[in-house]
Amino acid sequence: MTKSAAPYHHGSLKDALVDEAAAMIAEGGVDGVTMRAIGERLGVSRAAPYRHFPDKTALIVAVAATGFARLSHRLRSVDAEAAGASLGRIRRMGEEYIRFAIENPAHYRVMYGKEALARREQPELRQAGDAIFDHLVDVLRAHQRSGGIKRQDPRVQAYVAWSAAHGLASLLIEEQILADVDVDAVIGQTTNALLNGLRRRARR
Amino acid sequence: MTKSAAPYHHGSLKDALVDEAAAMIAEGGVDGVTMRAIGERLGVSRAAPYRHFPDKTALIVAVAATGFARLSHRLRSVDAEAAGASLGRIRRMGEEYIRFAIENPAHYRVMYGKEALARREQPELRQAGDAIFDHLVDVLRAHQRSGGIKRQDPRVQAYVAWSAAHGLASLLIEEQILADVDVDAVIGQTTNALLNGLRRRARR
DNA sequence: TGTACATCAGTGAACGCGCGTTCACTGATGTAC
DNA sequence: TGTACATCAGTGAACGCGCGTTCACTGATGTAC
Repeated sequence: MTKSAAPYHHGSLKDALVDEAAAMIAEGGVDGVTMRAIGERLGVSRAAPYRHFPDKTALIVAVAATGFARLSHRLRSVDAEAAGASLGRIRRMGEEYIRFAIENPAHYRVMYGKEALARREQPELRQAGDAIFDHLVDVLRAHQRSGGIKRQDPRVQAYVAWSAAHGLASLLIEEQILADVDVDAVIGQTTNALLNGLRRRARR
Repeated sequence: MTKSAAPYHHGSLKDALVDEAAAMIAEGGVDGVTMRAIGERLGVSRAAPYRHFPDKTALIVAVAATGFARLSHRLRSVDAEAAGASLGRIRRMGEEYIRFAIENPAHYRVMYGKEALARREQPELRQAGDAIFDHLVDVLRAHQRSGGIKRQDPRVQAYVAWSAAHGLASLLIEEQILADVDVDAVIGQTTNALLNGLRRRARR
């Protein structure tokens, strides 16, 4: 009863909608998000969300876009800390990607996972995804020049690395990895395997 | 006009429903499968599918179960060819898993991918998935004894290997890997990376 | 071999539900003068 | 500082659609005798 009679204007409904949509995705996937329920959960009418998003797809796109922004920010932080071309930088990128997914499962799902929209049809998201991938390719190319990893189509290497990180992120998020297993060991070894696959001296 | 006036009884509607459901999943995901459309596509009434499956979930479960049976069969074939404990056997298993996914994308999706059902709630599917995973663990355990790979919790190793294969399979199926890239190279290197992560002498 | 009957695989019309979305509206806010 | 007015964020009721599913039914098939 401390709230002073809900104000007519919410104040920051747009942001609240994106957060709530993410929470609902985490609970029941994109199908678990209904435009009716989301308004009501925020103490607002069913029609209110339409003041901020033209339709449901736009709302989900906003969740994905928020996710891409966060992931991109985190990967840039790794660059800032570990600039240069040490292999540790690649390991850090892989770990950061996986940890982002664990910490933001709903966002990850709509970005890359089981609830992902047809990204091809959402220029905003396609661009964000491409930027992250291209950055990885650039990092790998730099490491080829300055040593450490095999000279080879860096896009192939990027896909190999992405596969390992994405696969583990997906299994963790979808809870296919049993709780009694040492998750940090799996993460560490996955990034190791990923590095071993890139390393110049790895046997073929 | 060669068909002699559609017979009242379809003859093998149950199998046809499972195949058609898989085709529809490939086109538009599980949401693209409607009980109304599937009957009509097979030249049968909307209600006919209910003679063979109690509800839509049961039909999708049947698609997944068919997929598990096929994958299991393929992996057993690898065992038959490459029995014993050579590392090549593990590589072959990884490749076979990935190729199964590429060749049966709809099945893969409902087994492990973006359209997967809550497997925990479908004992039939959980058991089939567990059997495949347990087999991988057994193979890894055998390779630890007879040399070749590191002595370590084989379940951790299984998850690492599964992550790489699942990640690549997912990216390929969801068409996130661009067509102008050498897919076989990516597959080959992913399985290599996976092996390097397991191999006894790999640096840590 | 013929017949009665149980059983099974189909039909086609209808029901009811939940959802996204729209509409005419009202209350709050910001701003030009 | 007050006032008129445009604009924006909300309301609440309703619409229409597509879907899963059910129901009473009919045609085909298999089998006991």
